[in-house]
Amino acid sequence: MAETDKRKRIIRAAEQLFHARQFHEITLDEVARRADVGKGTIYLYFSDKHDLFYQTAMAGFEEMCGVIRENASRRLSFREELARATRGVSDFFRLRRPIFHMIRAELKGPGAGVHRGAMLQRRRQLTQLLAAIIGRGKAVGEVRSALPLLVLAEYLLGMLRARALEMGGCAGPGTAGRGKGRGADPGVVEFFLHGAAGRHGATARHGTAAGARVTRRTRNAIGTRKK
Amino acid sequence: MAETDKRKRIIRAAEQLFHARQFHEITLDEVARRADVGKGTIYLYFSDKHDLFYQTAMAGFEEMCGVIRENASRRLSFREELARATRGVSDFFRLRRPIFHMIRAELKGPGAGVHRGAMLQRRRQLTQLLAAIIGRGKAVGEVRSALPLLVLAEYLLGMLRARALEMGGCAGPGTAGRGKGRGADPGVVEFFLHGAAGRHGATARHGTAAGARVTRRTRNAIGTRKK
Amino acid sequence: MAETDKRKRIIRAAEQLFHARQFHEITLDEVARRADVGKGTIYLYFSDKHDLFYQTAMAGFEEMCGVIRENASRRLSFREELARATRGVSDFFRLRRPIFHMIRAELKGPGAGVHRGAMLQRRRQLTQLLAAIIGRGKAVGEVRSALPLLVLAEYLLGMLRARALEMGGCAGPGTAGRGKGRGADPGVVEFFLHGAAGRHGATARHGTAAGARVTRRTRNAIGTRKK
Amino acid sequence: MAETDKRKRIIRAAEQLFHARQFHEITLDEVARRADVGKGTIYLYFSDKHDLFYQTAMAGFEEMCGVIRENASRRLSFREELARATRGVSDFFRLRRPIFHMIRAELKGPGAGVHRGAMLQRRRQLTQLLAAIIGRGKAVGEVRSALPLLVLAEYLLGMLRARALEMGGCAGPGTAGRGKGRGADPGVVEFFLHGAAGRHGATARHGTAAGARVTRRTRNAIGTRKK
DNA sequence: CATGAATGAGGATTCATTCAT
DNA sequence: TATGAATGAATCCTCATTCAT
Repeated sequence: MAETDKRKRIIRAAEQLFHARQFHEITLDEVARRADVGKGTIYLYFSDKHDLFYQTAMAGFEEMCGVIRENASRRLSFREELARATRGVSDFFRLRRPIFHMIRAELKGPGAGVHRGAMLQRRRQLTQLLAAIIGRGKAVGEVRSALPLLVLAEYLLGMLRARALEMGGCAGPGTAGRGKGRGADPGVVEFFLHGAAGRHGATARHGTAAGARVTRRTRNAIGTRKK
Repeated sequence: MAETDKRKRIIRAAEQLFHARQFHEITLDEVARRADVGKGTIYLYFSDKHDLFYQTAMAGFEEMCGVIRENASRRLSFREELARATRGVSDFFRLRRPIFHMIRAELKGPGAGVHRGAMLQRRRQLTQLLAAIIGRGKAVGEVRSALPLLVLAEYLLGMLRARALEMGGCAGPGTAGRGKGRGADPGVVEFFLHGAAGRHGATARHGTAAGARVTRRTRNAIGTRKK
Repeated sequence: MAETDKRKRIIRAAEQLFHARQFHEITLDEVARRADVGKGTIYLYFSDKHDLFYQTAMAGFEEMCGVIRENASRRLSFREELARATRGVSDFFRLRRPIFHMIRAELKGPGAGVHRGAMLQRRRQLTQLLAAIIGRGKAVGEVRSALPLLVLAEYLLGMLRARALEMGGCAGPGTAGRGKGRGADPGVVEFFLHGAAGRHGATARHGTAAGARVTRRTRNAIGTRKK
Repeated sequence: MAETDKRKRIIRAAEQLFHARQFHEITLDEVARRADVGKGTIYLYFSDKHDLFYQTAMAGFEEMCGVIRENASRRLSFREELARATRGVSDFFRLRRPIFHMIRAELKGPGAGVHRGAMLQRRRQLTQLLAAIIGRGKAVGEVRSALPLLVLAEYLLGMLRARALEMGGCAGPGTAGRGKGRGADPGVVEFFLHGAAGRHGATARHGTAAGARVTRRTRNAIGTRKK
């Protein structure tokens, strides 16, 4: 227990520090100080500075995938499942943003050679989790795009990433969605499903009516298209 | 001019090196060597290592915005303009990927304090360029989403980023689009406009027919929806 | 006894590790692991890392001196006693080589300050043991050099050291001597007694005949000498 | 020049420090301080701490071999050449003792992997230089031992090493030899040639008579031997 | 007695930056 | 202007030593 305790303290410290600075700008002295452990202690649990950040990233990532999987096990409607997964990812992007910077950074440097594979695999894991959900949407006819599921999943992730990181988590009016409030709003899901040509957003409600209207207008729009 | 030449050589070297490694993993020795310039020379044109990479990022960014603006000046249809902007951004993401990593990195570190403002402003510039294009789409009725234009622009950027960086520029089947092949495929634009619920992608061709089919199917799909 | 057992295990481990690496390149972790003892246990028997290696060296040294003394107590001919001592030292140099490196190292570093005196004394002990044997040779007329006995002893040690350490224990042809084979060959003794000008070595056998032949040839050689 | 100057200052500093302490006990900070250069400067001329000490050792070694070779080129009598080589080696062992400790140390650790080969080769070079001289002695009949030349050379080196290092350069009475006084005395050469059974040392004269007497006595001695 | 987790002083090494030429 | 040798602050990592169990 004591060991695990220190290990966790170190990981938490690393993650916290990663909020404000980058891998190379963080010293292990700082990590040790913030974790309130001796400098050498870090090397009892991690082989390396890289290893520390790698494991920190992995831990967070795994946690996020866990959240999504958890929801997948319950029998929810496609929409609901997609919304929850979306919210889960979004929360992670926002609250544990450093982890994703770590992952991105880790995938670059050559020092990541050892970890690179594992990291890519994890990322693919996430994509596949989302792809599976979208696949269900296809099965029930709510997703009709002929694009590969993985591509759709990547697009969704890209949007979530944009929402959480570029926009600082505020998607403008209409974000608040409904009750829960803390996570991703339905806007993303709606947009993901019906695109910019669909009518949704500030006034977004989901439901058959809205969906229907979207498509009708869409047809018109296409009709108007020149080239 | 000889000076400007060296300056450019240095910037190019920095950008190239940034392809494979991160800011802190690149030494000015390397930059100087690759630029075929004395190490001290760097300090004649840049006040700092940070400054060098900041200016490098800015130069690339500016170039990209230029491409988009250029197309904006010609009178093109909304679709065409969106497609071109999309392609421009996509090419940049792919071919000059390092620049975007640089920007992201630069926005983090504390050393960026001075530049931070300028960078954020540039980024906003890009978003606004895209937002303007999307705004035109709204004007002509092809965009109906109630989401703020800037949000839509961010979503689009997020998707492009995902396509270029996560998927290595290959969006899977359907990517090949038409002849040119090198840039963004219509898939993104189509997806951006009609979402996952629309039918497009692998079999996507643009033109009225394809569009019509998309919407028809979509309506059916909506009809089948349970909740 | 259990304690003494651990003490010995630790010493043995230290000696073994010293075969391949140097004092500073050996960690107490390794020693503990190899001795199958807890790291802290080392500090129950030794005050220090230096102390551990000092005591290890001493133990080996003492052992070697013991071998020589043992032979000294029996009444043997000068030649035989010299041969045995020589073999004893040689075996030690070869089989327990690390000990001698330890001693040498120990005599240098400043940390050895405390032990230095004791070590020098031990070394002198060995030299004196050999000097005593050589002294007997002088008494029986087999040694005629006017050089001090201690100097002769040092020369002999130097040669043995060279043989064991520099030449990896193989003195080239003539080494095989007789049956036992493992220890010092007569070559050294012969060389020690008659020098390079004497005929011995490859064809050396001990016994009167060989000896006689050696000297006969030697005489001739001297006759031929120019200057 | 300036470069070479710094390089030499660093090497000299390293060698000096090596007089009193061992490789691992010397910090590069010290070396830099004593050489009066910046710490980083060391890395301009040496790739490594190991490399620094390796090159330092090599430089000294090479210098010594140079001295011996120099004498070899002049046409000297065997005796004289042997005496000079002996003196050269002896001086080096005494005055630049650290170098030999460095070499020995270097030949042990696994870090020497790269240098090990080169060092062994150098050592062999020295041995062969001496072996060549002894070979000349054989040619002129002054050396009759059937031991391989390299073995004889090693023995000689062993004795010189013993004299210089163990005995602190004082071989007791008779050391002063002749005029020059500073280097090795003829005692070693005499002993090397005629062994302990020969009459030499304090009263050593070399010449036919002494040599002859030695061998005669030797024969007697052998006759007296028991076993 | 025995242990090994925890510690932090200490050292090799890197690299942005300066400055004499 | 242009250069690159020189510098030393800064950082990762090791390992002897301690001490709570």
